[in-house]
Amino acid sequence: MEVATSMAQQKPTLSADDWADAALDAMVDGGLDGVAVEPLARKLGVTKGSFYWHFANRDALIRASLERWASRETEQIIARAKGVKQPRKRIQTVFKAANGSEREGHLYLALAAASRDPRVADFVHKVSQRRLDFLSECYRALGLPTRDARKWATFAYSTFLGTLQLRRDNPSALPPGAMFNEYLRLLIETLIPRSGEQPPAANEQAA
Amino acid sequence: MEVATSMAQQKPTLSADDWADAALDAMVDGGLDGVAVEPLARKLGVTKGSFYWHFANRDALIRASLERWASRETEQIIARAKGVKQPRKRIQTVFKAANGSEREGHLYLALAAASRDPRVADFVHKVSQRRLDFLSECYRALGLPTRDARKWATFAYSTFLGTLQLRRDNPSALPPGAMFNEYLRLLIETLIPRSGEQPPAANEQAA
DNA sequence: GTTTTTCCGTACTTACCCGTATGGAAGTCG
DNA sequence: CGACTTCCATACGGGTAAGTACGGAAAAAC
Repeated sequence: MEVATSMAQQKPTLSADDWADAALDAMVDGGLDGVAVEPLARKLGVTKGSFYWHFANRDALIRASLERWASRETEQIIARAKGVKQPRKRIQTVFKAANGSEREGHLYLALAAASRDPRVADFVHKVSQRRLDFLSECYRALGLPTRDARKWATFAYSTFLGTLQLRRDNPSALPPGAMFNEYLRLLIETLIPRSGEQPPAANEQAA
Repeated sequence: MEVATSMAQQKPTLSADDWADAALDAMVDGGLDGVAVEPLARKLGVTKGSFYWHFANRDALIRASLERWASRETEQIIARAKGVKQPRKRIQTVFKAANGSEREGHLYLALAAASRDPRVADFVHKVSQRRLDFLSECYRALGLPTRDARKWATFAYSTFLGTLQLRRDNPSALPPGAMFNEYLRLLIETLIPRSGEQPPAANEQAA
């Protein structure tokens, strides 16, 4: 049934994935160092004995968690890509969706912060590369030459990352409530260049 | 004379500031958890005995380091502000300078990642707020109304933060070598709106 | 029903770090 | 020269987490 997640959910037995998810939760507000076997066991309502049956050691848990994270993160992008045909709308969708999931954002930032660890670095690099490639493709579909598409994608992605960070470290700096959407519109308007149209309020895309 | 920094610099005696600087170094590639008394002592070529003479405990060291960091970081902005009169040039200067100091950027990211700690949170918030205020002022000097100036400042600062992160986590994604300046120009052109001129290749906005 | 297999608890060892206690060397001042 | 301050080393106790060894209960397999 997979009732799933967080509190002592009195499951009959735990699976390796349960441990991996718990580890990812721990990363959100403890970074990589936050992933400790004994505290996780306490949070799951068991002891270390359970853990060392599912995993060889802490390193294996970390790798499994990262694997799980990376695959989930890439699937998400593909899922969104299929939805929207218009490249302009597609970019907008990505942006708004990216600003929606609070937890995923925090998790990404936590992992990125642990990038000094070579294990983490590989996965973070892979995910961010995947996202950038996807964005580049969107911009290319918009009619930009490959070179420019890459630049705009990098630009947009950087802004996205920065907004994420500001949201975490200084939420009061972002426009509150309803004004945030207005702010988002400014970002979108600015980050999606027009090839040579009229900028009244509508949008169209070149082939 | 302050020959200073890094390796076992055979100084006659250590000062509290030496410990604070070492702590900041440790934060760059270990986060807040990287600040441990005994490892720091080893790196400085002494023992804990030294540390606990200069500081009451680890917490005092962390606070002192953060204090040192925050003051240095705000001074930097003020120093740059005085240099350039033209608001447009001023923003450009800030951007280029901000992309110059590798270590400071990594340090900021490391501290921001530790923002869950209330001690760190206060300082990070203060520094980022200070920067945003400064940027807002620049945009206001550019002729934008306060409200729009804040939005653009937030936008620009987000992009800056994101670029910083990309630089750390996925350097290959950023345009290499000479092309990076070209990329920076795109950022600057886009992030500094023109009140009513002819944009060379892009966009305009309503008041 | 008994034997595995699954899953977890308990106990122990090792290792690292914080904090304290205490003493000692080198300079300073009378 | 002797007392006193400055700065650091050494030694110890306490805490927490990584692994390991082993044992046990409960379900699954036979």
